Amino acid sequence: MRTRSGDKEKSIANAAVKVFARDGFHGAKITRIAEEAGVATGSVYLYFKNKESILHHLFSKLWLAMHVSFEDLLKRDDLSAREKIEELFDSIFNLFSQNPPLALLFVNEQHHLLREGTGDFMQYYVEFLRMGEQVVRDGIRKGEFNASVDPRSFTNFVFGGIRQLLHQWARAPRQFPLNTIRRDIKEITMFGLLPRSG
Amino acid sequence: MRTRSGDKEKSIANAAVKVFARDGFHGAKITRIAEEAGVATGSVYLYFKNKESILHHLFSKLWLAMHVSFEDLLKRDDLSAREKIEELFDSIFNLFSQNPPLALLFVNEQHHLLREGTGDFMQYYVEFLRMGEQVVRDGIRKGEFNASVDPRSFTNFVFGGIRQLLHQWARAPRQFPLNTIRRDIKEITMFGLLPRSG
DNA sequence: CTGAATAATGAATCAGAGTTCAAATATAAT
DNA sequence: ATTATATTTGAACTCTGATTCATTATTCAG
Repeated sequence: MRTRSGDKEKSIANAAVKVFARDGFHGAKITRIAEEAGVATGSVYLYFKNKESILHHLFSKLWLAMHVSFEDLLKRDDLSAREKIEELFDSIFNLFSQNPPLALLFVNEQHHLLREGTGDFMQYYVEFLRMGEQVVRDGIRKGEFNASVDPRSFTNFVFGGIRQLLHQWARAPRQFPLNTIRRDIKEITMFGLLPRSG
Repeated sequence: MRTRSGDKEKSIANAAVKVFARDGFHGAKITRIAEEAGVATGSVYLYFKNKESILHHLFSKLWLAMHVSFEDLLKRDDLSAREKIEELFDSIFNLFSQNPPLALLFVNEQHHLLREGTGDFMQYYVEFLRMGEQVVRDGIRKGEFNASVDPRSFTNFVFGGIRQLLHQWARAPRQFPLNTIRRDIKEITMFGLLPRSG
């Protein structure tokens, strides 16, 4: 016998995040990922079926985590609609705050997966958007939100906006501090561009 | 002598938009682009240096058009800050409204170009964001906009939001009609999620 | 009509990177 | 220690698709 030493799967996954983020999925070379992970090229194929399945694995993990924290938040009834939305924003940022390359991966390589339309994360992604919509809809019904806002458009718009700001942060954390971004997004989405009691 | 027949460069460029949009830059095959354009594979290389230069060409054209309409708008002094912002939004949508594949290209393949950081469009892109900031800043100075909004964060946020909604529209124009999106974005950015005189 | 000169073709070339696998190595049981 | 079994290695293999270029077709000048 011989037992698998260390946690090669995690090493490879972490290395892949870095390399995918830096070089993009297609620019990334398996040999480079292996090198970064401290294993031989062939070892990558003991833990993953192929290059694409590494990407799948990473996105599955990411969307699952997102899904879990969203579900937890939706259940809570101690929060106002506004608080709930703001917590949703924060929970996204929390996923990435310690890992800029993961944010770059998330922002830049998502479209590979949408193109095929398969995989668990696809389901999570759709449900994720639906959950956002639901919170907005509830807020409107309870009179806490502006009824002229379309929940679906709002959710998509905000999701896109968050991605763009995450991207800027990941490329230059000093120029775009995450806490500033968190604050700015809340101000923009809650109050909009026009002065408050105009 | 022999003169170049037809408008092969345009055919190739248009074909490339379609194929890049459908298959992604890396998934797109030169032979497929040639076929779609009705020319031989080798002919592509008479009009473009290589595959990447086709993408460059398309993005240059796109960003130049964007830049031109933005500059025109910035010059106008007959518009309020709010009108100016809303015109900026519309001018983006106008660029794509007749061409969903172009929108997909714009949304999905931009990151290839950001990665290298070269090319004219890079300059346009940076200036584009600066122009957006400027309009917001002016609006705040003139008291027409909410002074708590950070102009840079706002511009990035909105740019990302527009991209996401453009993407949804391009994938399913029936489910996301462009006119609805235009209206929704204005409502969201101007008034925000909270009721108007809360 | 004839022949330069250029445009267009598409099969052949070639490079690069994902994947495989025979050999080497490490571990655990006896 | 020895052996059996599983893990790891990395050079070699393969396949795909971008790019090239010898050949063919077309146009225009004289």
